[in-house]
Amino acid sequence: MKVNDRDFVGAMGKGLAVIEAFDASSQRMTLSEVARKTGLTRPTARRYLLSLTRLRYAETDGKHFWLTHRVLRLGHAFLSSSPLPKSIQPVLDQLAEGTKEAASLSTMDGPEIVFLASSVAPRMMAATINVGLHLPAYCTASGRILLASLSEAAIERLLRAAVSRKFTPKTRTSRQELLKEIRNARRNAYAVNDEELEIGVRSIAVAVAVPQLQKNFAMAVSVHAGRMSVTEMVARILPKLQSGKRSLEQVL
Amino acid sequence: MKVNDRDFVGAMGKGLAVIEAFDASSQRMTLSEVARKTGLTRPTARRYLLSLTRLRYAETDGKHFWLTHRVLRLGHAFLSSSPLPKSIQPVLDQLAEGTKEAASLSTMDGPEIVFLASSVAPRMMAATINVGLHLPAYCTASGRILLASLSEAAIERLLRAAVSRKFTPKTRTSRQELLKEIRNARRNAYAVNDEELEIGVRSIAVAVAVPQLQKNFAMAVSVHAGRMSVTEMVARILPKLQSGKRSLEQVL
DNA sequence: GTCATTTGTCCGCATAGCGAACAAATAGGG
DNA sequence: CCCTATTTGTTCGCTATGCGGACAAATGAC
Repeated sequence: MKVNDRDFVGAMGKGLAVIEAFDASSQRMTLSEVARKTGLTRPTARRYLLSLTRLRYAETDGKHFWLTHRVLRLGHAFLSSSPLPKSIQPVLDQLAEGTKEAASLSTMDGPEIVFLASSVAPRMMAATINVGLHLPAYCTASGRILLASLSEAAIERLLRAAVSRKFTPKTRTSRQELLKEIRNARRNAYAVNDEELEIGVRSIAVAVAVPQLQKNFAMAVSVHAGRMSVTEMVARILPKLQSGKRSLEQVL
Repeated sequence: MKVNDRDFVGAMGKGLAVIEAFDASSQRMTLSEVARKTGLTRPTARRYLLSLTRLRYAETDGKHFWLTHRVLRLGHAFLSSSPLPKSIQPVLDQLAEGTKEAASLSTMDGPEIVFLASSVAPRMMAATINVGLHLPAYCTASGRILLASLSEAAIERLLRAAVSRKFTPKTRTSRQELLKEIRNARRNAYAVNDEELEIGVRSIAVAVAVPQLQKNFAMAVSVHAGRMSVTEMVARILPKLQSGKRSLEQVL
């Protein structure tokens, strides 16, 4: 496959950036807001917004623009074309059912993790883990167990790439502390997150290697902090995660 | 807002079409396959695939291309920017828990329905309803209750637009039968689907109007056919759907 | 009401990306 | 196994596309 510099369509990246500009804090935006958020010029942002609107991926009232459910077709294209999310679902469901908590599968995407699948036991007032959600790796259990599988150099690079935001008073942000957490994770073969992302939520994660995809995944359970301590979480959840991991590696 | 024909970026539609070309039956494709499936010329398909690869939305082994989890960012942009999926989730969870079956929310997209949110009670070997999944309206309970809210002319048009495929021996496909089902749905304020999409799955749906969005939605529960008859489904599930509908309309 | 600032639109020009044409790879037939 | 037919992948000249500077309209400040 010979790839030439002329074989790139710049428009694609711009259009996708415009879609990604929308999030919980920017549900409806004027073209100027989109331009600012994406770094595009105003005329450019305008053209892309109008194009998305024409294609029914967005709607407008003449002033503000917002995404439509048609955008879901895109995510669905991945979910239905990728074998992993499908085979993992029963395992996560069982895990969620067995623990009465929220189970998820995620993987590394730059310095962040992405959720590929999740299952919540309906009893919890679920801190809904949305498929496609990106979170910083450094302050999540899943992120730490994924980082633990990388070389020291790669870890350094990714920790530096992420701005270490203090989401809660308990968030670890110093390079020292984070490296220690990651080394612990590597030694124990599990990682934890104790209310570092959100007060009231603790998580525990193990790694799942998928040789066919040459990629690592993290399987995690998030628990309501009021329901168990970190020690209890390790004692009660970890064995279930490990057996889930075994049944998953069986399937794959 | 003045919209000029020059304000459209053709590249956007092509790029998005390339992403949407991937699905369960086409997980990995050569550029020629993508060209055929999208109707683009081969050089064009190539440029878009290479661009997507460069942007990390796709990967390639030099011959085949496939999507990466990065495209989930797009769907997530909608899910996190749209208030509806978030406020509906607890209602669906409660419905799934109360019935021990699968609950979903969907809306009309052309002659199809799209799932915006879902919740499965982990006990069922869930016919996983993926968010973003599109199904023909004519052979789903949700689709029929949504069609029922339209004018006769609009219904005619949408039924004609959809190719009436016989998914199972029980699938209703004639215009006559379908119109009858839809009129029944309108009169009863609920619609059913009795193994017409998949043997072993029955569903029941009610409509939820959201005036702020000027749009109708369908809330449905799908049950394992072995667990209840259509009559039982109406008797046992419909009241729960109706109360879910009330609590949803409260929230909105 | 006037001016300053921000937001939205137009249009001439450069170039990005189109596809006809060519080349390489694969399949089929004797 | 070689030769041919067909399919798949790549190049490159030309032109339509889409860029952004410049202008206009709207909003806000005083």
